[in-house]
Amino acid sequence: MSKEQNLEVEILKAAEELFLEKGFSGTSTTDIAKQVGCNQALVHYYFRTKENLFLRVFNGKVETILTTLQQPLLEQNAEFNDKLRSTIGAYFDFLTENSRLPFFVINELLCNRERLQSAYKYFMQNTSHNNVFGLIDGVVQAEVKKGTIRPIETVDFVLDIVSLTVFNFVVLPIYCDLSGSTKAEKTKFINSRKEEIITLVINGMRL
Amino acid sequence: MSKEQNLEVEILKAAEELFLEKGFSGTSTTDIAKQVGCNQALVHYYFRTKENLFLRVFNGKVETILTTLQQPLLEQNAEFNDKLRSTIGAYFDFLTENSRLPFFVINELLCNRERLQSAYKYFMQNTSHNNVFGLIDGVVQAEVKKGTIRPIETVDFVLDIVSLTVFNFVVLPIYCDLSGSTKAEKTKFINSRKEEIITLVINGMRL
DNA sequence: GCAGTTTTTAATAAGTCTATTAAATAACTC
DNA sequence: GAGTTATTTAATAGACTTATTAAAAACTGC
Repeated sequence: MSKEQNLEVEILKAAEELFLEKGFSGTSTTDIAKQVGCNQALVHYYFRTKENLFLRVFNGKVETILTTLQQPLLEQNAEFNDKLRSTIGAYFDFLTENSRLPFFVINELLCNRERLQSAYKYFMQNTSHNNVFGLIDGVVQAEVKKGTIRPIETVDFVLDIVSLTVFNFVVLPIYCDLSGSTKAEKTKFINSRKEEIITLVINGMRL
Repeated sequence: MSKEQNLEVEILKAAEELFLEKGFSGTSTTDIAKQVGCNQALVHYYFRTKENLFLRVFNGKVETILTTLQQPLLEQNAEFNDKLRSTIGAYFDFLTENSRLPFFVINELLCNRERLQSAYKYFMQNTSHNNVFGLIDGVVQAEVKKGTIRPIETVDFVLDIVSLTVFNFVVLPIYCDLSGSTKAEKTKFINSRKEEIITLVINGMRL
């Protein structure tokens, strides 16, 4: 055991790291124990099943995503274009710190339909996320009515931005591994993509 | 054995289907044999290892993607906006038929770094794809020079379009499973996304 | 029909995986 | 310090994995 912290927390963190990297079926409880430096049985002692442990990680991550999605668009009352600019900036910052996250979540949802259903139920019960979409919808349609941006469905608006931001971080590790980019080059690439996306979206939303 | 075709081909097809659905580590040679309705040893008889079989599927799929990527943008000499429109349309058509494909490829590249390297080497040797990017670059920068579109790096141009198109199909199965959409609603959603993306890109490329 | 080849089968080795067990150790409680 | 509880360990059951084997079955051309 590396640090004399709570072992349960250490296992959870190791699981988080490995699940994000290799996915559910690519990670074994033995791997997790090895990463922590403890006996494999302890993983089951604390979480009973691999599935339990996974769901703890998974649900937490979905929660993080949903929270991050709505926050920046709602928290300010600047001009819409500036709001847009800082929203995309915030998504980029979040994804820079959590680049594997969206891919991980989508992957596990796609590979396991029961998981998809159970995750859905879990979040329908959790009232705090019921209105994520409703809130964003209010902000966007207000702008449409004002004539600041062209008429657009809120679903499209969200999907456009999420597509453009998320996809970079999916491709990034592949691109970097192949080109052998330094961390500086990586940052440069991300920043240049951020500027491009802001331009594209602001331009593309004009009447 | 379902059909009296070549069993080798049947195994390859079953493998393709299962690998695309469940990924490499989520699919066993037993699963593949069960799908075909043959003995598990036959999978190894024809392909020796699971990895061999996987690479056959995988490399074929990457090849398909690269070919599809360049084709529509090069094949016509219409006005650029129309070219763009039909390029995005072609990507949508391809993805409608192969919705799991990009996700599958990215997933396997991310989960297995050696695979990433070997796939790269494989395509550097295959000269027919060396110039995919160069060709697109020619077309796009010619338009920039003509002043038809705003100045933009070709990488950004490609990434913008690929992000916007691919991401829909990643989200689509999740969205449909949850909302219980009919096939008609699915098609409607896809078509509406196509129109939105065309609008966004054409708008967003203006000077 | 028979020798030779290819295809298919069942059996199995050797390994991994999850999960449980009972025993050992450590940590608290009084 | 004895008793109780919590944590950690090694051992292992049982199921599944990939891959190989030797034998059986199905095709060859003659």
